[in-house]
Amino acid sequence: MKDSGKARSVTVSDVAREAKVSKATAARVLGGYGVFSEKVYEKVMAAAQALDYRPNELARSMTTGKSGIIGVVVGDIENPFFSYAVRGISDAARAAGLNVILANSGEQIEAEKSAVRVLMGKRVDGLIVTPAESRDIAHLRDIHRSGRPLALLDRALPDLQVDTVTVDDRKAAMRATRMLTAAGHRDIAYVTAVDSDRHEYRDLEQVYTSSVRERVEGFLSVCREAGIETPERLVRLGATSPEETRTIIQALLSKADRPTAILASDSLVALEIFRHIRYMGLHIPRDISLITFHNADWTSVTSPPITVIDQPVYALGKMVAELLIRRLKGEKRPPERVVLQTSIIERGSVGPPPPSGR
Amino acid sequence: MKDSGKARSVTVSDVAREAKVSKATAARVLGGYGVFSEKVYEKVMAAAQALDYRPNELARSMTTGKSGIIGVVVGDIENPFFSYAVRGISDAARAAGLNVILANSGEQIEAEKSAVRVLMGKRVDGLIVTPAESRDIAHLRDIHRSGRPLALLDRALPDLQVDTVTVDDRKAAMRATRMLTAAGHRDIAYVTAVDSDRHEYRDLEQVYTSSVRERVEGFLSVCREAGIETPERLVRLGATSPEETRTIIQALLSKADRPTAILASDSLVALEIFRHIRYMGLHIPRDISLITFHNADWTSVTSPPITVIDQPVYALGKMVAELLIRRLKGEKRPPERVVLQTSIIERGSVGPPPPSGR
DNA sequence: TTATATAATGAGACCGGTCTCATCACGATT
DNA sequence: AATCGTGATGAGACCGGTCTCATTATATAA
Repeated sequence: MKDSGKARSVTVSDVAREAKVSKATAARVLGGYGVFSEKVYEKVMAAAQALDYRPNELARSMTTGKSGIIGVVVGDIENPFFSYAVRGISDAARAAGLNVILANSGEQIEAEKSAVRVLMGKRVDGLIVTPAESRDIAHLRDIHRSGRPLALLDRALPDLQVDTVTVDDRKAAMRATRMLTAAGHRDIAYVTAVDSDRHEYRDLEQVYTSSVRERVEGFLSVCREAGIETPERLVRLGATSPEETRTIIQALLSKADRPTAILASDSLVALEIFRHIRYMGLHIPRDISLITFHNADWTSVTSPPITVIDQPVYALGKMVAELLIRRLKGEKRPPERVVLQTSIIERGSVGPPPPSGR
Repeated sequence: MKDSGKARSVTVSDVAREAKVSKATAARVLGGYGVFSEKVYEKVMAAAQALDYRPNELARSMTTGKSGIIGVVVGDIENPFFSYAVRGISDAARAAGLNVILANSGEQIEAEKSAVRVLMGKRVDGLIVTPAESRDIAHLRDIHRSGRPLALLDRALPDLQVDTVTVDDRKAAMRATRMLTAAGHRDIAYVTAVDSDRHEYRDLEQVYTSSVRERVEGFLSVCREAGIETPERLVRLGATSPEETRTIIQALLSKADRPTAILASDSLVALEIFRHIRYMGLHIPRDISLITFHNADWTSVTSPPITVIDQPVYALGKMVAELLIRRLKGEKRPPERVVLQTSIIERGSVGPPPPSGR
């Protein structure tokens, strides 16, 4: 217990001195670069062992310019959608010997900017972002301009030519909506979590998130195709928290022309909707039908189980990470836009609308 | 488009040159330390603005020795228990101006060691770990010895005197078990996710995770107190994945003396159990009762909703982070061991055992 | 044997910040 | 007028690695 106190860390120089070689030589051995003889290798390694040398990755990063870290900015880790995706990213990163540093934007553009600034300051090798908005993307342009690879997860940015992995949101929304119109529904609500000042929907100009936009477009087009008039009257934005969602769903279900079916944009929204439907004493699918995006755990164990749009979330994360990693390994190629396919898992939450007049 | 290519970043020296002051002075202004005149401040800031200077946090970290990052090693982010806790940690970290770098151990001791090594190499300011084992903790001792604060989340290590935040696992297990014995159950299974070579339980020596150990102890003591013989015959370890859990639950439910109640150690385990019970056509709580640790989203929306042990997960994360942060801000005090209280949320999954003979 | 290529090593600059210390100017003190 | 204290600034070392380049030793070719 004599080496109490300081604990200043052992450096290359210390090892070099111990091994009686130059700092440069010791560095070569310890850093595993350049050439050196067998004999020197042995000596240096023995010294390193004896002194319990641990490389300072920070110093290493500073000279090389690479940190071995990829930065990830997501909307909210609490949302299982993102935690699965992050898992996919982490796995891909670990496989490539990289680490992940995670930041939450809370879907707030300012928080996103700040997170990006911090991560860039830390000289992450690349960034994966789920952009909260498509309007204000100067900070993302900067990343790209500074030469670090950027990849987009789940949401595309028309104006930004970078690797992007999304799902076929429009098609998914269309299929789900068609399933509902085919069952006879004419009053279908679409509830989504995009940040918005008001819950009512006016037009697409209001929506700054590509995935949401595509879904709304898909939803509306199928509705119109089925001859439903002003389907946008039942589109609701701003379900960003349980409280907001509750407010929305409450208003929606107490309307005179209450919708007979609801399409939810994620499992968190769907859970609140499910709760409220139950709370009102309504029965799924007899009184109201429900489909949600994201095959969350719980959707299969409710009564009835929920029909969902199954997004390959893990693959989404893994693929965007792999794209990014390949690029920062030096691969030169034009930006890729990968669109993964979704599927619908039919369970028990869709039925015909209740007899008219309710 | 003339500044194509390189994009070498702007440094303090560049700003200094532009502002016609010395590097030291520019550094003082940009770093916000030392003293400088109003006039110089203006000049430097203007130059920084013009050149679009962004500090290199890496270089800054190297000299100061602080990285502004706290490392977090958890078992599995996919488990909502951990993702909530991580959210608590992130929030506390951001409030203190720190970042979080996340690593998954997958509850594997070797992965945990590797993660710790990497994070230490990156010179994180402090670490929060959910130790996978209590036997092999040399790597954790090293952290502590190297002078960086370490804090433990959810699991205590008797031999390691560091800040630790856990929940009252023993008491929680006891209360849940008592609820089951009070309802008349005599054959109660406890299914937990600790890593183990075999699923059968022999003795406590087999369990290297404090939280699991406490729960098992609590469970067994209440069983014995209720006069149940060899309650350990229904303790099952190793439910570390859906597949493993399925194997365990399948074996358990097809036994001749099938348990009439099950206590699950986390929501992932409980979900598989719930599924299997339903798959076998059994009815909760008529045929079998179920209680689980962790008030996961889905537990309130099943039919029947599940009675759960509610752990203050977010607070757990937040508190352990705050403890760590206070310490790395220089606070001197003996290691603290905080034990947060749990509560039981009674819902509909507990009933009397089915008439004997089944 | 001498010239030349090649492998191994050492010296020291460098990355981009922080920080110590010396210097200088200027107003206050005696 | 000489001394002192103080605020502002500059020069340069330093953190712990990497990397370039020069030097030396050894092997191969002429």
